[in-house]
Amino acid sequence: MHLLETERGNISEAAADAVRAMIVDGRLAAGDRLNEVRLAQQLGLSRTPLREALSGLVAEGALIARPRLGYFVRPLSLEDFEQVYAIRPLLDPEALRLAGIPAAKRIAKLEKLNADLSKAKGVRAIDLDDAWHIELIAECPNKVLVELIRNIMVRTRRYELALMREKVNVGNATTDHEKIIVALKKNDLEAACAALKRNMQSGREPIVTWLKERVARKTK
Amino acid sequence: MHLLETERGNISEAAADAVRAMIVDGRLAAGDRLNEVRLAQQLGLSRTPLREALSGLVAEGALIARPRLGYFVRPLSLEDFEQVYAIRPLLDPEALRLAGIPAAKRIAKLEKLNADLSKAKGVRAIDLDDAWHIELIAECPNKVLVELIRNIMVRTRRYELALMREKVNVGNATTDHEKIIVALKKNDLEAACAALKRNMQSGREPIVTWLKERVARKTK
DNA sequence: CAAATGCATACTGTATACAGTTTATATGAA
DNA sequence: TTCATATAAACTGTATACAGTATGCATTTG
Repeated sequence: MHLLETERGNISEAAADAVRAMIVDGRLAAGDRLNEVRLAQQLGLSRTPLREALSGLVAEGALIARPRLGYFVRPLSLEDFEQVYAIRPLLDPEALRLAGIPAAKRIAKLEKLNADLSKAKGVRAIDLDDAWHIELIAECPNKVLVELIRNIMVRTRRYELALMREKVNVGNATTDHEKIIVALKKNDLEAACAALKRNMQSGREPIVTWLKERVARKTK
Repeated sequence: MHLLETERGNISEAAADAVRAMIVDGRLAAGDRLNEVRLAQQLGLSRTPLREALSGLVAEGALIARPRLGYFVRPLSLEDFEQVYAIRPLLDPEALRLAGIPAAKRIAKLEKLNADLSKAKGVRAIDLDDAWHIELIAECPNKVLVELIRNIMVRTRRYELALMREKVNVGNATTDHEKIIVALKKNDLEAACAALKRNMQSGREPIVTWLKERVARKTK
C-alpha cells in the first residue's frame, strides 16, 4: 500500500526554486554571469544538481547558456519586455472566459485581495496583484493555459521589481480590478474579459519609459 | 578581437535535441520510463550531460520527473491534447496581425509550400504544415510569441504523429491555407487572421476521436 | 496456494576528479 | 605609456565513483 507518496523532491528542484527566486528578486542581477562553484557553495550543494537546475531555468527563459562561458541571467531589455508583456492580453481573457463567472465566494475573495492591494506598496503590491489574477482564473479548466500564464507572470515580475527598486511608488491596478469585478457581478462575462484585457495592457507605460531612460543612461 | 564567436554548442544541447526528436517521433513512447544508463550509452555520452538535457526537457513539458523513479515521457492524454491545442488559436492570429500582410515573395513561397502539402503524406505532410505556419508569421516582430508558438507546435506534433502511425491517411489543411492566402492577397488582414484561427481549430476532431477510442481500448 | 518477508540487482541522486577552455595577470617590446 | 604576448589561475564541460532507494525474485510462513 502506497500511502500518500510523500513526494519530497530532490536537491535539483530546490536549487531551481532558489535560483529562480534570486533572479526574480534581483539578488542575481540581470546580465550577471553566475559562478557555479560559488553559487553551489552558497546553496550548500555540489555543481552537478545545481547545473541540472540551471538547465531547467534556461528552458524557462530565466537564464541564457553560452557554451564554455557558462550561464547568464537573461538581461532586461525593452524589446524583451514589450514582447513578453504583449502575451498575457492574449491568454488571460480566454482563461477567464473558460473559467466563467466565479462563484460568490470567490468574488468576495477577489474583493478582499483588491482591498489589500489598494493599501499595499512595493513587493507586496506585486504579490497581491499576481495573486488576484491567479484567483480570477482559478476555475479555468485549461491547466496548460494557467501554467503558461504563471510562466509569463514570472518573466514580467523581474521588470516590475526592477522598476520598483528604482522608482518606488508605482500606481497599482486597483481600479482596473474593480471594473472587472463589477462586470462579473452583472454576469457580463464578455465585458469582464474585455476589461481584463485592458488591465493586462495597462501597467506597460511606466516600465517602458523607465527602460528607455535606463538605456539612455547607459549609452551616455 | 572576437570575430564571429563560433557558437558550437555542447553535448548537453545535442542530447536535448536527440531526446526531443526521439519523443516527438515516438521512438520513446508516451509514458515510457527512460533508463539513463542505457540511453547515455546509445547516445555515446555519460549520464551527466544527458541528465542536464533531461532537466531542460522537463521544463519544456516533454518529460516528467518523478523523484527517485527517474524521468518519464509525458503521456498522451485527451485532456492534455485539448488544452494544448486550444492555445494556438489564441497566439497565431495575433502573430499574423503583428506580422502584417506578407511580401509578394513570401506569399509565393506560401503557395509553393501549400502545393507541396496537398500532395504530401505522412510525416512530410506534418513537416510542411508546420513550415507553412512558421513562414506565415516569419515577419512577426514579437520573437517571444513566435518562440511560444514553436513550443506548442512541438507539443502537439507528438499527437499528430501518433495518430498518423495508426490511422495513416488524415486529411490535410490545404484548403484552409488557400482561404488564408486569398484573404492576404486581398489585403484583408483581419479576414486572414479569422481564417487562421479557424484553421488552428480544425484538425482537432480526428485526434480527439482517436484518443477517445484509445482510452476505450485500454479500459476494455 | 497465497501472502509476506528478505535479499540481490538495477537505477537514480549527488559528489568529486580531471581535461580543456577562457579570463586575468604579469612580462617584455615598440 | 601602450600594446602585444606569454603564463598562471579560474571556470566550465564531462566522466566516473559511490551512496541510497526502488524493484523483482526467491524463500518462508500461514
